Amino acid sequence: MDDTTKPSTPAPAEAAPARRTRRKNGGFTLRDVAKLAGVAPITASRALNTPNAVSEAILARVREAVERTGYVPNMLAGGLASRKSRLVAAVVPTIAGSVFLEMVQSMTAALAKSGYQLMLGQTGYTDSREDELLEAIIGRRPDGVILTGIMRSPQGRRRLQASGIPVVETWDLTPTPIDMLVGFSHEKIGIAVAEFLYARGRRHAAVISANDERARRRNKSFSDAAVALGMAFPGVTEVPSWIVPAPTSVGSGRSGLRELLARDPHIDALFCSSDMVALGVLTEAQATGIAIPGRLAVVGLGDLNFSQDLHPALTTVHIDGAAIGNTAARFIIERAEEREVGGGVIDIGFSIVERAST
Amino acid sequence: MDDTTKPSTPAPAEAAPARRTRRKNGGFTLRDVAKLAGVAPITASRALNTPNAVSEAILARVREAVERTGYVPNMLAGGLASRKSRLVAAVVPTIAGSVFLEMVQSMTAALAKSGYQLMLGQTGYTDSREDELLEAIIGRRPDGVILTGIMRSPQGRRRLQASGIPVVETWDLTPTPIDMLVGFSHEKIGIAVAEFLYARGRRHAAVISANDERARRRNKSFSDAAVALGMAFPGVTEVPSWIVPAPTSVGSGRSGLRELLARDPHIDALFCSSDMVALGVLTEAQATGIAIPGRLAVVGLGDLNFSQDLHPALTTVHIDGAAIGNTAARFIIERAEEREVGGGVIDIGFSIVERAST
DNA sequence: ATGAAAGCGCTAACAG
DNA sequence: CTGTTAGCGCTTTCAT
Repeated sequence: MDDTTKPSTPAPAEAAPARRTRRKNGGFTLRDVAKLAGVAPITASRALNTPNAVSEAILARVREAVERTGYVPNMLAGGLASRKSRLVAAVVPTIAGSVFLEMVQSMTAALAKSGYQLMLGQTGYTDSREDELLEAIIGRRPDGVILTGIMRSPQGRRRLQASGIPVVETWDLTPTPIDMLVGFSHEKIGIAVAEFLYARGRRHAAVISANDERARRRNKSFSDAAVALGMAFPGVTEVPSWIVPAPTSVGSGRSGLRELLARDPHIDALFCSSDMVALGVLTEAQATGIAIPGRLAVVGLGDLNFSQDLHPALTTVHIDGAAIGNTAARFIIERAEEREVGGGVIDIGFSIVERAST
Repeated sequence: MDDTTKPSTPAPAEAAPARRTRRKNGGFTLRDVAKLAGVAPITASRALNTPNAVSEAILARVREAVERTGYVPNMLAGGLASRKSRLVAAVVPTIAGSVFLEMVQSMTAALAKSGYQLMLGQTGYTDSREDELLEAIIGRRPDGVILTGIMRSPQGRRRLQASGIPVVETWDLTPTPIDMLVGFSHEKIGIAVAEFLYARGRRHAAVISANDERARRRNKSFSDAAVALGMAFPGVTEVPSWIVPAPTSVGSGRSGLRELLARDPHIDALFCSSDMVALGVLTEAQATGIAIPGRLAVVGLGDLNFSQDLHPALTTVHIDGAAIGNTAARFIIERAEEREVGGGVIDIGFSIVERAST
């Protein structure tokens, strides 16, 4: 093309050697903006990133140049140079189950507010995908990784630790977190629900639950506590349970209720591993004329949006997904801004919201 | 440590001048791997990206070096150099409503399978956030942007177009897409549902709906069709409607039913703008003894996971969110791999799934 | 099949 | 407050 359109670099004395050239993107770069504003690239960079470090006059000129060109900073380049990608990865088993929705939602929002973008990864409840996902994530050099649940695979733990990326594990507690942690005790939930039902006069507890690891621990402690309280037949060491594949569904709640009641008609209390399952139980009960809470008390988990509006309104274990998301996001951001290097292990707790279904 | 593990750069003859040094990340780079394998960095790069272009022997050595170092490629750097970030942005109003879940889920999965990562952005139904979100997204130089709905703001359209990033608009149709499109006609849905209800003998239709733009168009065509079919009182030009804020909820379905029935007890058919609302209607009906479908027919939208398992099972407009997600992902990937530059406008359609609620 | 050189677009470090 | 210089870690282009 012609060599006049684009002001060339300080004219070289010798004839320009046929230097290998690389096709440009076509888009404007910081250099273009700087040239337009009549400043050095770094000054334009400062005008955009640390406006206070730049004089009013220059600030205005740079801003105008940005306006006129429609320049959008290339954060890949910026991230490479500054080692801050402003990307945060979130790993969820799946978003289909609804339980993690609020967390993802609030995380996304909290991160966006501080200029971070969320990358979403799904493992699909099978740990096999977890490792390649981890590699894909680390390759993007995010400023933080937020895990749903704790990282069990030693390989995964090592990789994450070696990467030096701040990590927040969530939705569970462990004495040996990789790094930071925002969770709650599934064991305590099991016990609390058992005691809750016992206190309301229930004596034959059962469980419908997904088969993931956290649910198993919840069930175990629920069952143990229930048995200890005498909510099972003498000699029986375990409460009846119906295990369904994750993610849980309304359908599995319906079939679960049928199964359990067929197996043991005396059951008068049911702990469901999610509100979706509980909705299924409520539905099946209504369809088959089982009185709730009259004959059967139902407790869910998650306190999803709809739970308070069901009929009967669902008693459930409230987990503050939004708080988990916000806190995890805050932890990552604080690390990234180097305001705080400290720990960050929070038991966010839970509460049983008593409503009409018990 | 020992200084043999990390071969230093060819010992400079002169004493190293105190050159300004930039702290390194600490992690291994492709250079380290290449050095360990005894090849040039570009060869190591080829071994990892285009294994076929490299001899067996070298391939093995590079792989071993990767193994020993735990090297993870820096995709930010790679993206900067190659102009392929392998990042795809998805913009959703919110994931809380459940309606877009399946789409996001399948998108994430489809992208991951091809080595792409999803960045999630939420606008929150208020277009105000849309513009800054767009800037944040474009700044990351994604290989594609998937929009929920069509981009209405002319500013946004211009920005996207100027960026040159492949765009897929979804969940709607328009004669003037920015680029690619995977959607369906909301107008047709409205008409189809009206005719469906009419064919089943219903003569007094009403609507409970969110107030977003797509829902409004659906309602308009539903109402028009219903009026044309004589499903409204003579002289009335519009079917009764109850508008609730997005995202829709079970609670708003319950109150909506109460309101509408109080206003007009003759209503015998209800079109809900989401299955969540429909669940609310079913719940309220059950709580107050309104027979469904006896006295009232209910149609939802979305065919969420639970809809088939409700009691009565919910008749609803099935939207294949998974197909939308997969197709959109495929479109972007095809563009990125330069296999196809062609259009890509697909009407994915919808279907009414008849179940017990009508 | 392998390598050397030259950037991608930006910012950290060091001067003035 | 502004600029110069030297990379960040990778891949493109060109040469062998």
